[in-house]
Amino acid sequence: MSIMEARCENMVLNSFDGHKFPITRHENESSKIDEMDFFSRSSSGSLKNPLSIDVKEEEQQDGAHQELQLNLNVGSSPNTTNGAKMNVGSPCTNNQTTHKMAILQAQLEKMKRENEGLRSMVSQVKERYVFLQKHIQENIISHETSENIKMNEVVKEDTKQSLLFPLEFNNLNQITKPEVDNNMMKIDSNVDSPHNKDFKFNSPRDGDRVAVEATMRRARVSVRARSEASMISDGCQWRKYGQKMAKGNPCPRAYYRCTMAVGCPVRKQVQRCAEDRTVLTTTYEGTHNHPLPQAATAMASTTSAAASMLLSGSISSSNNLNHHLTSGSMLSSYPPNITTSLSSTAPFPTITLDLTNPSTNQHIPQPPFHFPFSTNMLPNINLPNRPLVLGQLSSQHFNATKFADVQSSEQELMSAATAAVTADPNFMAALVAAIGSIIGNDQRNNGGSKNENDNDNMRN
DNA sequence: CGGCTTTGACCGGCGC
DNA sequence: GCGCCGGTCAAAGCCG
Repeated sequence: MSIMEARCENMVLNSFDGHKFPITRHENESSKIDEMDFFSRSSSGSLKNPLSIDVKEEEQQDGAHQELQLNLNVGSSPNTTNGAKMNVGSPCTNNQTTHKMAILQAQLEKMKRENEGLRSMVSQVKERYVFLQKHIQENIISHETSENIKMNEVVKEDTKQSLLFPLEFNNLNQITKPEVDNNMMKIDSNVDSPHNKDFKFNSPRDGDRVAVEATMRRARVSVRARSEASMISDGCQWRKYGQKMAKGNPCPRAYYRCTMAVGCPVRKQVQRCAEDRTVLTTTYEGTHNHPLPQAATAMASTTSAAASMLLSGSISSSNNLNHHLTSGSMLSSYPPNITTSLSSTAPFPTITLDLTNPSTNQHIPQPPFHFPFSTNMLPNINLPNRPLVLGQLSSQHFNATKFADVQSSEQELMSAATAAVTADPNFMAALVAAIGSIIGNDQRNNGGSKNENDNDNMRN
């Protein structure tokens, strides 16, 4: 019987810096430690007792019952030997006790090292996350600038075709123009609303821009999916604010606005297809101004990316579009034959992602419709033994089939890492995006990618 | 009682 | 200028 098999119903490790690592095990599974909370901080962590272990061990040896009670209080008790206090039941010998102490200390050292490794891992991931976020923002700013330059040229050439890069799609979770709720709309003209078409920017330097944006058209992303439900579940919270009968379609069109945050500008229209009532067309407009739940990030990033590409002019063909959309979005978990189309007849630039393609139906969950990423995907991540850096992630770290082969200690680390990751929604969102990107790259690599350079750019 | 849905009215864009 | 149409508002009603 090893030390870890000792009876330790609720063992708690208190590290030197106040971390508290509760260790529990499931019933009928005495040889496993199932949960090790390496990341949660104990508010009641005492500096006087930075590390303590209470272990009771029952051992049957040569017919004699032995009970070992170890009360290890490192650096706290004057009765400690090498920082440990022991109450060992007779007839356990001193040699046996010393031996068990040594094993215990070795285990503690091992846990400490693993703890340090994990914390270093998390800190590196977070640093990388911040770096990537900054990098994305910089790219978006430069992208917008170049788009504005391009637009000025377009406006000079043909003032009638003034298509400006809409502010809504500049960045996911980024507010780029004043957002107000319905009540504020009445008193604030800085709103892009049909009733406030003459909205003004605070800076007088924006006068030219206002003139151009007066004719600005907003981009939309339309998603076609088969669903019996009245609305596909995309992870966001919506409130219906209107319903109209649209021309040429006997099915009414419903209007929803996002209610996850006050003043969120995102709206969507839901309408059944006239030709096929099982097809639900959901049209999204705008970008959320609030953190999204994990279930919503895939959809939001996809629609945002699609709209950005649509408006930036980086999409020159449907194939190119498909490639872009399957590179780093929710669609990356689908085969790359999802059909997309651009509409020039719609009142706004609209991109349609058609998930009803018969060849892809087998991959699309049947109603109620859900998008691919969910929390139960994360435990299948095989954490590497070395520090994790998002930019270095590859598919081998996420091979679910290899997961069954990992050792129990790795599973314990997995549980701890999962707990830490799921604790931070922003971190989770970034991780999900990264995983989506990786899976997409992996699928294309397996299926034969046409544009490796683009993939490299995405990774960079 | 607060939040949501329903639904008729209203507004602005656009084509004729 | 007029009518059509898409989109939104807001009062009323519903629901948990």
